[in-house]
Formats: sequence, structure tokens, C-alpha cells
Amino acid sequence: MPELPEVEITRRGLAAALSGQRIVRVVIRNASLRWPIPKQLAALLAGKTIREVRRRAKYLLLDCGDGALIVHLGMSGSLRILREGCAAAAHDHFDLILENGVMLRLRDPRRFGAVLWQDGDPLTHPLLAGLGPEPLSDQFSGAVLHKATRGRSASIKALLLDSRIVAGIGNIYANEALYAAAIRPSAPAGRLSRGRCERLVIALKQTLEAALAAGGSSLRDYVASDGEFGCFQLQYAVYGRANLPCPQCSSPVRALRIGQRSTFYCACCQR
DNA sequence: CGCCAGGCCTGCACGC
DNA sequence: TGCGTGCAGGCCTGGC
Repeated sequence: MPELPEVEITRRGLAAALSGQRIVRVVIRNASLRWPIPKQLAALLAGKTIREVRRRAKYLLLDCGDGALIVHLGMSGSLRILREGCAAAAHDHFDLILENGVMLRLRDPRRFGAVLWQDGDPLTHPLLAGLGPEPLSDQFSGAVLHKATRGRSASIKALLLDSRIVAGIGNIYANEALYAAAIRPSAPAGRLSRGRCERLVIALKQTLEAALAAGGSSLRDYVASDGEFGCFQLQYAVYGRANLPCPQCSSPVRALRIGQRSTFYCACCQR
């Protein structure tokens, strides 16, 4: 569930609590996430100091100087800042306990998330090395999207979800941004004009910023690191709104599947 | 009960 | 041959 805005909200909460703190203990209750949590992680992390908390796409990077803990929340993961000793509940798989008594706890019912270690620069990890530009950075522009989509016959929505084109766009925000840009999700990416690429990139950035301002989207499992819920789901124009009226023209929102993912759009407003 | 869900990797068949 | 492409499947639990 957590998409880029939710991961960024989490990052901000973690940065305030974890930066500069030393790790004293690691608890692994269930190592079987998407990939197994390395069993030597407990020994490896003890004594390290978290320098800063970064994000690349939907990966959180706890930078320890000589390497980084890489955390992905998958579909149902959340990270909470708690006090050491707080009782673990179901699906609380992993804890980091810090010198000052603060505890970082990962909960992930579906276990599609990941906790990994990368020596040195975490951006060299195979999962991160091939990622495209960050959508909120200046590295991602209409010109960049236009160039990346030339010659591609796949739908624009499929390519927005391709992390090699742009990193960390999830299904909700792909749907919402295409609506905001008035572009049909099924449109062949290679035929989008330069102007429409510009408009889409602006819409994508605005959609992500609006979600950040609303504290992200809380659908089922997501909570911020302080336990707060996001409320951007109240602002969805099309996502999850099959047959409900389009906010602009009131015609019913259509639902279909593109690349195995639920897709929603207004056939009147999006061309 | 079956079906669906915010992610994302792997592998396959197919067509150019 | 080697891509790009669209699928299917896999990993899981929980909610409807």
C-alpha cells in the first residue's frame, strides 16, 4: 500500500527520531519477508550509528556510513517509532533498538516488504542500481519523459509504473496523475506529444505533493511513524471510484486492467 | 467461499 | 538474434 508519498512521510518521521543514534540491539521475529532478512544482520548492525535516513523510490535507506539498511514496505508494511519494551503484536517482524531507548519497529502483515543490507553505497544494490529519476526531482522533466517514451508502444500507464522510466510511481498515483493531466491510461506512450509529456510530469509532481501535504493515503495498513493516518484517499478523483461520477464532468469513472493493475479513468475528460 | 488489494521480481510466448 | 511487450505466477494476510 505505501506508495512514494507514504514512504516519504515515513522517512521524515524516522529522520527526526533516528539520525545520529547508535543501534544497540536488533530483534528479528520473522525473517521470511519477500527476501529473507539476513540472519547476520543483528551482529552486523549492533554498534553502528545511523547517520541519516534517505529514500530512493520506495526504498528507505538507513545510512550507517559504511553501508546502509535498505527497507521496503511492500504492500502492507509500516514503520513505527516506539519506546523500547513496547509489546510486539502480530506481524511485528523486526525491531531496531537504539541507545536512547527508542525502538524502530516494522509491521508487515503480507510480508511483501524487505529488510536488506548493502555495504558501501546503497544505490549500488541490484534493486536500486537501475532506477530512473526521482519523480519530485529536477532530474525528472517533460523532456526526460518525452525522450524515455520515444519508440515505445506500451501504454503510458504501464511506463509510469516502470521504475526504470521514473522511480517509485505506484498504481494510485499513476491513475490520479493521468486523470489530472487529462491523458487516457491506455494511450501509447510513444505517441504522446512533448506538450502532453510536460503536462503529465507537472500533474505527477502536483499529485505527489498534494498527497504529501495530506499525510499520504491510509487505505488499510498504512500509518506514519508516529501512528498518524493520512487522508489523501479522500481526494481521489478516479482511483477506486468505478462507476462513481467524474469530479469534472460527472460521467461515470471507468475501470479496466492495464498490465495486471486496476486502472480508473474518465472516458470524457481523458483522451 | 472466492475474489480482491497499495509492490515488484521472474519467466514465458510472441512479434517485430 | 535480441529486444519490447503483455501476461501469468509467485510471495502473503485480511477484508468484503
